[in-house]
Amino acid sequence: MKEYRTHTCNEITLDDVGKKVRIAGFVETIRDLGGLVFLDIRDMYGITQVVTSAESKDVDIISHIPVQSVVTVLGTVRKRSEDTINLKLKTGKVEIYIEEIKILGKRTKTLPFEIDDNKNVREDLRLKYRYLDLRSEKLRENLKLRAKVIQFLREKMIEKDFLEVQTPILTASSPEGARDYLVPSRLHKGKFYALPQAPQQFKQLLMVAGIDKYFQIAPCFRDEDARADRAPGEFYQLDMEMAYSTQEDVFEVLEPVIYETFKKFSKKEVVKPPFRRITYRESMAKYGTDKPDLRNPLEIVDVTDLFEKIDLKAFKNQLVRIIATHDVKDQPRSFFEGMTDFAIKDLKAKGLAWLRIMDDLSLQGPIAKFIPEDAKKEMLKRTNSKEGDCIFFIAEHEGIVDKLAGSVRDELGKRLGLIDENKFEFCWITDFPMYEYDEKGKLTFCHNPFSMPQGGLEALETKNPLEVIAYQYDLVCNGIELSSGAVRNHDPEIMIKAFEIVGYDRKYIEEKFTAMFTAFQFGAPPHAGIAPGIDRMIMLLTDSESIREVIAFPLSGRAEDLMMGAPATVTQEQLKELHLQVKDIQ
RNA sequence: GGCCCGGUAGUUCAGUUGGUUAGAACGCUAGCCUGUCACGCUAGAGGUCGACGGUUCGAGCCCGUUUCGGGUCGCCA
Repeated sequence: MKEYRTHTCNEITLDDVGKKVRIAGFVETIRDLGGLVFLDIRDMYGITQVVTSAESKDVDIISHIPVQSVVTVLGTVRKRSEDTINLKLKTGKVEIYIEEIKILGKRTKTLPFEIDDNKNVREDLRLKYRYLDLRSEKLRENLKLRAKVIQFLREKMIEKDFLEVQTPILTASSPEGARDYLVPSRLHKGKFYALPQAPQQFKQLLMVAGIDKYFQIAPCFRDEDARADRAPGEFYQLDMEMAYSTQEDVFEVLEPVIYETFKKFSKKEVVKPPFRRITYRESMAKYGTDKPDLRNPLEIVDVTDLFEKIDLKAFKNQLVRIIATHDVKDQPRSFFEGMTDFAIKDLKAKGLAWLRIMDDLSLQGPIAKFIPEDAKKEMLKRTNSKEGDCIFFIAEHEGIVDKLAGSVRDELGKRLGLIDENKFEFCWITDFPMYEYDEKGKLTFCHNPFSMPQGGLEALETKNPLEVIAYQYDLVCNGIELSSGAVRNHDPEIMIKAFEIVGYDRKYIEEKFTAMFTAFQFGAPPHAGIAPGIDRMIMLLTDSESIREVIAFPLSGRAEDLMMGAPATVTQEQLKELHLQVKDIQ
């Protein structure tokens, strides 16, 4: 007989009746009926009920084992009588009559929270005792699903002849993008490694090396603040890059991988490839965002032109957008007022006007009297509206209006219950602009300095920089950005020009991107790639509210490891070795 | 860094207009109970109301400061 267990807690069946078995696990619950005591023993795989009775000398000890202690139970498998079968358990037709129970790890401390799947406990407490939190079924299942998804993705990529390559974790700081995590060097005084924000440059160098198709389940590190769908510190991407490939080639490779993954690991409806393609411009205009939730049927319509001649103070010299919601005539007044409240309080909008379309197609609402007949007709036409519908107005200046309209669209979708929760709607957002102005009015790269401008060198030389479009694309699912990718710029001449436009010369590129710039001068295949976020995929698949639910040991919202106590101070000796001095610590 | 919300028992929360001894549920402890599986029943323990200061005869409640947590914006090539 094995010392700890002969079976797991999910595999004993009627076939084992009469056998002497040993199982091990956590004591989940104890039900003491007085002389008859049931224990649920749980391990990674399931739950088995064990039982003892007054005939056992240990019955009193057994009924007082602290729950969540670790035990091993030796006993005989018994069939349960018909009326005591538990259909909820795979092992519900049997139980083990305890011959011997040994406590392998006694719980001596009070549990900081109850371990169940009702996640109403403060998150910082759960994170501090993450190993206890992970004992819950939900998180355990999330980890299992994560493992399966990663295995599946890996198999799919290998099937498609991609080569998995590990790239360094200790590398050089890169001037573009997010804040780096820095690692001081001991051997090189005053110098630092950086953790990679993504294996971007390495994968491009692999292309130069002749590795046609590369992939990696890659850890990425960014020192930026967290969001519900953004883990602070570190996260994983299915990073990939393909030589001799266009944007379409990338879509063709990734679409079936994503589709099959979501199909296989979720019961929800998954929109079939080819996924819808929406240009950045169209997405901003119609949905007010570059990551639209297409489950929401509402669309934003521009009516600025109609209001140029209308004397309505709030709309004067503003861009005007409308969103038509259909069949809302039964909504109470509080719905409309609630939306206005939301716009003013949460969005800091100046207001949110609305008009109800009555049965005789007359308008009713705060601004109805300002709308002339022809403007009304045109609005109804553009939004395809009819009686019973309602039109919401967003009037703001450029730069804000799209975003605001997008938020109103989201909120309307939510409040009107227009979002189909049982669906995954994918789309590609394409044709991102190459350049934009930053908050100081300086021209910068909009997304990624390594992207190929559409039209190549000629476009850079002849077009207004703001008009230049990059081969840059995002994969979006249900309003979440799953992935960002691009056709890369592999031509040193075009690179120089691209950087020149934002005010950097050849020397800057040579210094900051030495390896890549040099490498491209040895002959680089054209290449393109993308990197879907694995945590986000699993978050979608598990319907999790927070990305932290799908990571074994996540950092807190403020990027702390509350369990291990990181970040932490280090000894003076360690600092000295690293040639560091910490100042102004209270 | 800005804005919003919150901190009351081990956990999740309630706490009226500022007024006697701060409550509930779950958990915990003890007892009863031989077919439970969210077992049931009875009893009990458990509180620096985040901290500091102020107003008041009197503060969990009002005011100020501070701290911690959550969300959001900035940020995230």
